[in-house]
Amino acid sequence: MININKYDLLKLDNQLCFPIYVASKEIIKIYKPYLKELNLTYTQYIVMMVLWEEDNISVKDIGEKLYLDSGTLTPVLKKLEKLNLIERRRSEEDERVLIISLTEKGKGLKEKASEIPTKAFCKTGLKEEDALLLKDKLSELVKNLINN
Amino acid sequence: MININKYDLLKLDNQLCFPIYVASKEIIKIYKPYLKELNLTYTQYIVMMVLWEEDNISVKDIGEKLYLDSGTLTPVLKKLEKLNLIERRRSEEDERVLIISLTEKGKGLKEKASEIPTKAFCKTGLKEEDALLLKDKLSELVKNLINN
DNA sequence: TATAATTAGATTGTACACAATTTAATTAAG
DNA sequence: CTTAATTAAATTGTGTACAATCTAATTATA
Repeated sequence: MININKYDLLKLDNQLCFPIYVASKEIIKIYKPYLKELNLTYTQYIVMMVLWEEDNISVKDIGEKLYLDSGTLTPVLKKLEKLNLIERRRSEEDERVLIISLTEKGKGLKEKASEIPTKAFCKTGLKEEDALLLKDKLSELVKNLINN
Repeated sequence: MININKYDLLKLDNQLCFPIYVASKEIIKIYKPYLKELNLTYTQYIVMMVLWEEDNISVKDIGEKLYLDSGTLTPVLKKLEKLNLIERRRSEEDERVLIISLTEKGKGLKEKASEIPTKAFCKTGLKEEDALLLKDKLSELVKNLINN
């Protein structure tokens, strides 16, 4: 495609970042009604997903998996603790490390949550192959973005 | 691919939403150093992009283009006003409507901003065709998500 | 034409997201 | 062994995002 003038690339329609940004916000909205049934926000949900996969994990490790820092995680984890879904205790080997573990209530929530991915995916209106393509391309993009 | 158990879909690696969410945050980080030179945040930048394409536009119209509501836009626009990049005045035909227009300073910023898209795109490490594919698939996804 | 309904923004409250700084604990180096 | 450097979380401050509500203006309707 030929570029008419130097300002064309500034148009919203020619951006890659903007549709990613919008898609992120709008797909998270799809989750909201389902997450509301679990009394979780999306951020709280992905923290719980990490813990359902690997319990007794440090804040640092959660942050590395979710690309979030302690400034975001600390209040989210305190909220989840208040909801009795997790417990926070210092590691005995290294007092700097905070270990997060699921309570029985937190473990129990996994059952109800297991229905969410399918329900949410249906709402996207995507064919499975398109979703896989998108997922792979975006994961590749993230990898590029992280390595600067 | 065969699904081993009902919890597999809950794994972070099997999500579509999560890589979109991460990609959104990480690609916006790519813009940060460039936007910092203009003293703009990403949200302020996309508002300016709208105005560079169409000046003298209402808050409602900006919101429809950016998928943002007044709760988000009002403080952003007040900030841009304080930076002397835009002016806010009520429409004379309809006092409910707030018309946003660029100041000379705001118009002038377009020149410097015009270099950002290319610089940012280089950082993604994507081939142009992959970027176009991603953009189209994501725009389609957004369309699906909006129509519920 | 008076009242109801709608509309555009503003406001309030909650929850991230992240840069920058701080604190406490641990490890490394001289 | 002592000091310096590093590390893990927490804290602080700024800036979104958005639901819910409010206010004022406009339009529709009985």
